[in-house]
Amino acid sequence: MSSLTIGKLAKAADVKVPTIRFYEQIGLLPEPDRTDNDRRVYQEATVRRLAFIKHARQLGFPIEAVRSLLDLSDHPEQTCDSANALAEEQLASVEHKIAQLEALRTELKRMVAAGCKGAAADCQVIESLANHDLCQHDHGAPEPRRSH
Amino acid sequence: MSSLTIGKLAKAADVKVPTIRFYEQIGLLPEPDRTDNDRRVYQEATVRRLAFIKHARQLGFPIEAVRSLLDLSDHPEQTCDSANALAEEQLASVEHKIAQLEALRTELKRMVAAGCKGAAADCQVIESLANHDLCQHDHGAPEPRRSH
DNA sequence: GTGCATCCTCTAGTAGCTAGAGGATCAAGT
DNA sequence: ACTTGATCCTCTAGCTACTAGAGGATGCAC
Repeated sequence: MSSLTIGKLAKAADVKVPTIRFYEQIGLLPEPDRTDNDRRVYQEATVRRLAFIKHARQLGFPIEAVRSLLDLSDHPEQTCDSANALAEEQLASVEHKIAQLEALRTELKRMVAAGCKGAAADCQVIESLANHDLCQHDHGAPEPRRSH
Repeated sequence: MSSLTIGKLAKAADVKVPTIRFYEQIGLLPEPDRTDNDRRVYQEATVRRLAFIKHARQLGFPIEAVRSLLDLSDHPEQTCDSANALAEEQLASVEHKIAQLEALRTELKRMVAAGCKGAAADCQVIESLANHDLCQHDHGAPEPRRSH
């Protein structure tokens, strides 16, 4: 039976080391055994658990949902109604976000297409921002934050 | 010339009061005059500035981009190249997010459709999370966080 | 005058990590 | 044996963009 350092585990599940410690801290991962020198020692099974978490997070499930899903995974005799509910909720959330972002895209495209050459005084981008009435569609508050 | 309390300004621009103080703190809004009792006093023009900020934020521009856009709006004699660049950048960011979310949607739909009636042991939602190989498409890390 | 709304400042909390300080220990190469 | 670099430890702070709350001082209407 092989055991892993935190670094190996991180590589095996393609997750950063501090993230593992963080998951332990919030109770998504159990506290592992330690060596004489306080280093964490993991079993192979933890790779699967961590991969499960990672996958759920990639799909956008919030941590608390992941916690519930893990709990179901740990107790397969329970009914999976809540897993279905969580998945449906997440799907609805994603579709909602897509709809919002598509409205934003429309608006941004219009701004970019109008463009302007020259002074900001005549800039349609600036003008669009100043004058919400120019918007063709409603665009509510999205989830900000750029990926860059 | 009418002047406004922070509460009136908040209502006029449909923004919460603490948000205004926050924008002042980070320098998006200038420090207003104060009454004898230290209460903020705003001019009508601030409503437009705040609406500009709100609109830009709704379109997903990060604060630092808003700062640049405001700066351009304040100095209309400058060229608006950077406004165009920011808008294009934001458009690209939005399109990127849409693409990611559509991949997630596909995956989640598959999970939900497979569903399951009964025990978590046979739940396709749980199984999908445990086994990434079941995914039909790549879905990278999205921007998580549920709206609700 | 009484009570509620609004204002003030300051601090902490939200989500989900990520980065860094400061220090100990391990593993490989010479 | 020694050195060097990688890895480990804990703890704290930072990121985004606000939001909520404590604790207290006014303002405004009846």
